Amino acid sequence: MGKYQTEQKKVLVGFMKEHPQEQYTAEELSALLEERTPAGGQAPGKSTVYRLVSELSENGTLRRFPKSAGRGWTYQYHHAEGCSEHLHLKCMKCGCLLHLECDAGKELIEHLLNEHGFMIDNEKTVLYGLCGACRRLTIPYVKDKNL
Amino acid sequence: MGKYQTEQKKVLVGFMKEHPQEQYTAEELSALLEERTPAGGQAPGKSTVYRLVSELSENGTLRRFPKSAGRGWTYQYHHAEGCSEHLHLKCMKCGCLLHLECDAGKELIEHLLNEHGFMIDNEKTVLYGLCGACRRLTIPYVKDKNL
DNA sequence: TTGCGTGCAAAGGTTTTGCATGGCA
DNA sequence: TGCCATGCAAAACCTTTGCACGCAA
Repeated sequence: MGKYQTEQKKVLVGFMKEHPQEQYTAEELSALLEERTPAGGQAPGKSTVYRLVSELSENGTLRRFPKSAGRGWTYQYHHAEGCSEHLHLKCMKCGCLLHLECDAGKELIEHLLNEHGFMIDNEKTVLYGLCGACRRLTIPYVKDKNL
Repeated sequence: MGKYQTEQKKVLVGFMKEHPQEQYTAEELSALLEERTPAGGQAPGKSTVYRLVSELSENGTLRRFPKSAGRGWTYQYHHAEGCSEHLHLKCMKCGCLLHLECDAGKELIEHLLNEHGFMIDNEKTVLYGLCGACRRLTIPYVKDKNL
């Protein structure tokens, strides 16, 4: 698996690379590729999409997240380097993925290791919450409640 | 849902409470309750297990985690209080759940909010990695490789 | 007594798999 | 040319749902 560079794989990876902020389920991805691939292009079939997202998640091209509600997973293009060195923040509202490359993040990682003996896996760990932009949208409600 | 205190619910919650460090899928839980409930006890059927873990995860009695490999979810008893105030660490090997109630955790939470505008959701977030005990087991291998 | 919770079995949705064909190197 | 990847359809898998009955309050 993964030895050949097929047209279907190029189409899928190309699409994901063009939408690095978006996350899709295998099902959505299959449908999108089907409808968006220009005539003559070779959109992968559904089972191939499943096989590809699985392969690409393992080799690091994509990243897999549990769906915030319900069951299943979403996939997102994984473009950054050095991602095993820092923590990641994912907004539950807009889905954006932030790389926490500041000292505070590094300090926590070291603190966990030195003081708690816990070695964090940055590839697997995601901090969920609300990003600044999405949080601002909710502030009016908060204000009304005198909070 | 949740108005009556049925025998089946008591059995399920009782079992989970007795195994606060363990995590089970709905399927596993159903099988375990089936075989472990003493004769005369009322083990819930499979569909009831699904309904119960869903209800109990929503009201906070249980906590739901994405399975580390493959699809699906695992459930674990959620015994602590004030869990929305601190981060949690989960060992990917033994499955233990640690509550990070120290200052370093609090500082990161505040840092994220003040410097990055990101409001973390501590109920949803879990930091994955290896706990001290499990890490020690792997150290011999690390040493052999001169790391 | 009331109506919620349960169990069974069937339905539903998603993901995987077997096998023949087609394509990449 | 040889082997890998794909596509289709069927199978497998997991979870939810409909309905009639039993039990908690």
